[in-house]
Amino acid sequence: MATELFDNAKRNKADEFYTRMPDIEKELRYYKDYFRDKVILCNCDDPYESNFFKYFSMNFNYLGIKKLIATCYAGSPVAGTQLPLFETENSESKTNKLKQAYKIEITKIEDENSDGAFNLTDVEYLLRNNNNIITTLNGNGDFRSEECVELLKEADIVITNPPFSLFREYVAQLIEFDKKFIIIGNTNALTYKEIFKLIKEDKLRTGYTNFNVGMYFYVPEDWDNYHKVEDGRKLVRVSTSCWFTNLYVKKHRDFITLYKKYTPEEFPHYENYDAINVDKVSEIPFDYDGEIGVPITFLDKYNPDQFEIIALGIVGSISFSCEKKMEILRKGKPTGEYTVNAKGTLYRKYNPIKDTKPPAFRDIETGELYSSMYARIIIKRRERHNGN
DNA sequence: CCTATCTTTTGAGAACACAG
DNA sequence: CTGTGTTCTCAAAAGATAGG
Repeated sequence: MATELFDNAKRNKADEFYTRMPDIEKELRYYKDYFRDKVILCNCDDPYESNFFKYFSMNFNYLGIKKLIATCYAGSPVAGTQLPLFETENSESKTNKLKQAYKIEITKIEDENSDGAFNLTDVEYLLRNNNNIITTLNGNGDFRSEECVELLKEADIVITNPPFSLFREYVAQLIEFDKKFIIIGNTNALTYKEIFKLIKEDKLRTGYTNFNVGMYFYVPEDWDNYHKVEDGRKLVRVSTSCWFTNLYVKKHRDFITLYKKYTPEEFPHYENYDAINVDKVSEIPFDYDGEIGVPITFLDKYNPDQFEIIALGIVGSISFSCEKKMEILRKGKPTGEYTVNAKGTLYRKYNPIKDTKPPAFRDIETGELYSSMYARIIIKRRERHNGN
């Protein structure tokens, strides 16, 4: 059973990350107009810990939200918050686990405690004093469970930080039910076949927050490899985290300014595929009409009207035209290991003057040295538009 | 159908380079 | 030096293939 993945013992510890409020505010402010009269679902989250829930409950009236639904799975870590309504498995431990999955449904929220102001205490008041706002779920709160799918069907837009380890499945479900979404994922996910396909078809794009800003996330108390502490809580920097959405994002309608002129010297062809190599997105030549290999960071600036995405520059996505037997080098030194397709990557001739890294392969017959390229996106410039 | 062996894919990351 | 943004490692795990 797939749901077994969500059982305590089997769940990936790394799925217990919480997003910081500044990161949420920074991204979501661009979609404000979209939230009006919408049903918003924040799943895979503990509402008592989640800043997503806090953001939408606090801004419920300001944004004009129709309904806010949040779900929390059993086994969710409860870092420091006092839970008024649900007991945890072990009250002695610093990292409590929630025993019972539940959901919260808010359709109206006002100055609940009549103190003249609207803030988080009103949200808490509402939760404490209305037993129909919080209700227990029958199952463990897994986003794939029947009752959670019912909640998904009701939603207009899903906003959360899903478990990275289940990212593929999570996105597949959102697509299956044709939902709008704004979620956090790993930039490595861009190279997943299924995710890349969605980007290529312009059904998915990166969000407003710039790529690779290195978001910090709260981790459980007993987490060892943390990078800094803020307000007594451990944080981990994930340098490859970014927002994914299928909503309109302005930067993907802006044209990338191109200023470089193509020269064969500066933009060498790959040995195993008919495309030129470009190391920086800003250096894509404006006058080259063939296929171009660019770094993955391109996808954060990609405008479908300016470029066409051909494929991922890795084995399985394109066919390599050259299969030399080469020795694999490690830090430029022989290893005695061989490969015929450069471990499935694009490669070009080693340039002893410009390259700062040692070569990765050596042709066993000719002795020619080659550098392998980090995952590239193969693109092609579209026909020039008037005035472009 | 199972096991041994070879091949491909993966990363809630790691390691840089660079600006200030 | 630190903070920030970009490029890239490598070994484990999963998948594919071959042989009995």
